[in-house]
Amino acid sequence: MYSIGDLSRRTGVKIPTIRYYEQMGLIEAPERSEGNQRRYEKRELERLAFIRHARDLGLSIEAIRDLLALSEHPERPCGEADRIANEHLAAVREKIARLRKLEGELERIVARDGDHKIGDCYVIRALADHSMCESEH
Amino acid sequence: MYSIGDLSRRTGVKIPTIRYYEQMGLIEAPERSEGNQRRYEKRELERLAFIRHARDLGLSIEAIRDLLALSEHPERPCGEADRIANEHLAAVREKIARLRKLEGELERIVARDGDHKIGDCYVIRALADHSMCESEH
DNA sequence: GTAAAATACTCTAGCGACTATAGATATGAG
DNA sequence: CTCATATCTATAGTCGCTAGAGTATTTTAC
Repeated sequence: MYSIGDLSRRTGVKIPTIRYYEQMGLIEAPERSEGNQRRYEKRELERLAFIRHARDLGLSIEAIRDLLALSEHPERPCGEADRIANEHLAAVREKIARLRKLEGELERIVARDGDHKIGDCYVIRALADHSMCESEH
Repeated sequence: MYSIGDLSRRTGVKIPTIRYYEQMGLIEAPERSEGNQRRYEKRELERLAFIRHARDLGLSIEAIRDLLALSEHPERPCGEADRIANEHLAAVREKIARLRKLEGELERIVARDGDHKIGDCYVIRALADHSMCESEH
């Protein structure tokens, strides 16, 4: 039996976050002690570790809910789980691509600034004038 | 004189977002028509374009407020604007680095899944067991 | 056995940067 | 003048937590 604090220490998920996941239906409401405190079994520990890992990988609460539901039906085909993971991978790749463009713009802006006055500041001018950009964004 | 809709069409910033920027103090409260509707000058159009551009580049409202304040004092040295741009560049680079790691993990997870049942699904198992990961995250 | 310290409880509000809705009013074209 | 479209304010919702207040319980030390 673990208290919410034990669970938090062992999974690295903060206490209010655990309660939040309960509210969101990612984990079931656990048993309570006589004094109304949450008491967890090992099962919940593993489930929470799964959630933590998936969140670290950037999956949404929604996606995690789906994956958890799937994992409770081991006899069904796993194409759906694949689909969720693949979709997420695509989203991550797109984010990277967009950030690389921004990186490029910012590099150009930063690179050429010397030691002069605002009125003549490349940072300010570059931000004000979109047409100075090299790529679309 | 532009209506808020004109401004929106010309800058690509949605109408409620323009009003939100006004609330946040990024743009001044404009004149009003007899019937209390917002009427903008060209100045506001340019300012909004600046804001839009900076947001696209991922700058926070806070940072943009700073830059706008700076741009209103052209006599001051521009080291401050430089600093903001540089800080932001560092943040973007860090974001990219983290996403690349996630991409790697997700690729590994997705790659090896064939056509089988949830009970034997790599996606699910990999998420449940952090030790299957190659790098820290 | 009791007091103090640590932990947990619920409830509410806040973050950032919007987005959506409802219900009322204004504007512009025909 | 009518009617469609545009705009107004105010409020609440989004996501995924996080923080705080005020109260209650559990654990530890003596």
